[in-house]
Amino acid sequence: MTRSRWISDLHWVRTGQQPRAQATQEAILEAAAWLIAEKGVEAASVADVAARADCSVGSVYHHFRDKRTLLYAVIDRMSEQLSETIRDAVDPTRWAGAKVVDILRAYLEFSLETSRPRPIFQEAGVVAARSDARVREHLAALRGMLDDGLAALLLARRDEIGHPDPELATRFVLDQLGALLHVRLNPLPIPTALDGRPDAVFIAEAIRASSDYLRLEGR
Amino acid sequence: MTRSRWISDLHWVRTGQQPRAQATQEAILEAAAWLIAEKGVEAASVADVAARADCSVGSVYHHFRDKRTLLYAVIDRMSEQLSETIRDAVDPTRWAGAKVVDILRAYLEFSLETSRPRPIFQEAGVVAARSDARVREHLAALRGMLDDGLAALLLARRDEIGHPDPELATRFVLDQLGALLHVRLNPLPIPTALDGRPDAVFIAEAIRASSDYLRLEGR
DNA sequence: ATTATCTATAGATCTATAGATAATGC
DNA sequence: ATTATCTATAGATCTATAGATAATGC
Repeated sequence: MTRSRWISDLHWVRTGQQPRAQATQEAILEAAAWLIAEKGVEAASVADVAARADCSVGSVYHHFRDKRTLLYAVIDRMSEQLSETIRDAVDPTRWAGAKVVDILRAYLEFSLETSRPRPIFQEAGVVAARSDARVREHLAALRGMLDDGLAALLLARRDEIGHPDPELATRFVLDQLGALLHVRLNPLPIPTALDGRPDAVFIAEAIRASSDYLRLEGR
Repeated sequence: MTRSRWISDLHWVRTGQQPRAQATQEAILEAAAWLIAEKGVEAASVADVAARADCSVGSVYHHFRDKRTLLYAVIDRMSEQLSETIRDAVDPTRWAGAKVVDILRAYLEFSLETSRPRPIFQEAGVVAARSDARVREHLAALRGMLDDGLAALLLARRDEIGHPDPELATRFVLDQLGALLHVRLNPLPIPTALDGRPDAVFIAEAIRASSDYLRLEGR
């Protein structure tokens, strides 16, 4: 048994010493991510993943203990990328001189741009979280990082906010934008009225709604 | 071959003449609905459904052509109930004398009350819609009924609305509330900040946000 | 006589492993 | 000598059907 990286006690991912091994591992993860997005976790078989990664089923199991571990690894990989991005985005020094609307606009634009080509996270996350508390906590922590970071940025500008309860209002606005983004990015079988409108209209109205609600000064 | 009801060319459901048969069919549908909600469509096996409905696997297949047909029947059953409710709710005569905020409040309260104990629809709908255009259209029509109905109610009160573009604003408000409800009712693995707050707070802030955005007179 | 139900099982996947073969690094 | 890959297959589900048995309605 070689050394391995432990996502949890039971779910190890082999750490390939050889560059070749790392490449296959990467290919497997990428293939799994896309297949999960396309067909759902359960419909994406290990054989499918192997075929798409251009390797054998045996190879997949050489690298990942079992199918669930592969799923965890996919989530792990994406959430690491995401967490880095978030940490970067909510850094206060980046936002010196910005107003509340600037922050909201950047949040919306950025979310639309980065998440659109990768609708994977949601599906994988929902399935994994359904049966595993650790994944739930992990994803909750990510969400918390984003929410807390944005809330701090907004509350640092509380003199702009006319709403009587700025703490509550800030949380609510973030929830509202989060919900709007979620629905826009993960189209339901039941499309919404605004689905057809361009991003620009969506963003404009979302910001207008937020600033009205927050009662931003000088609008 | 007995007479049957056709959901589509390939997916028939047997129409039981005997009361006993109708009872089993009902039990199967109910069992399927709950199991789908709990475990997801694919994880809920026909054997599971049969066990929960307290009948045999053979019986399930006596009533429903195949597993997919059963899924369609579950969706069909729920959407029929839903469509009746919607038709009733958006009837203009019910709302004589009501103001915009009354309508919005009723929409929110009603959605929270009725959907909370039945989180089935979403999961079943998403899976079925993924692979079947007819289901997509069907669900889209339902959504359209609700959206159009509510939009008509609001636009009939356009003198209350101060937003420069009432048509757009109406649609956007409905999207916004729909998204908020969706996220609140189908908790993501990533919980939102407002998930912990009571319904009353949620409703109050949602209405405040909507009326600010619409610029309802006399607030 | 017809309709509904059950039992038992064939056939199709799909996960995971064992064992053989090929490629790398020392 | 070790690490990575492949092929082939065992074992576990799960869908769907065939055929026997039980319950209903005329």
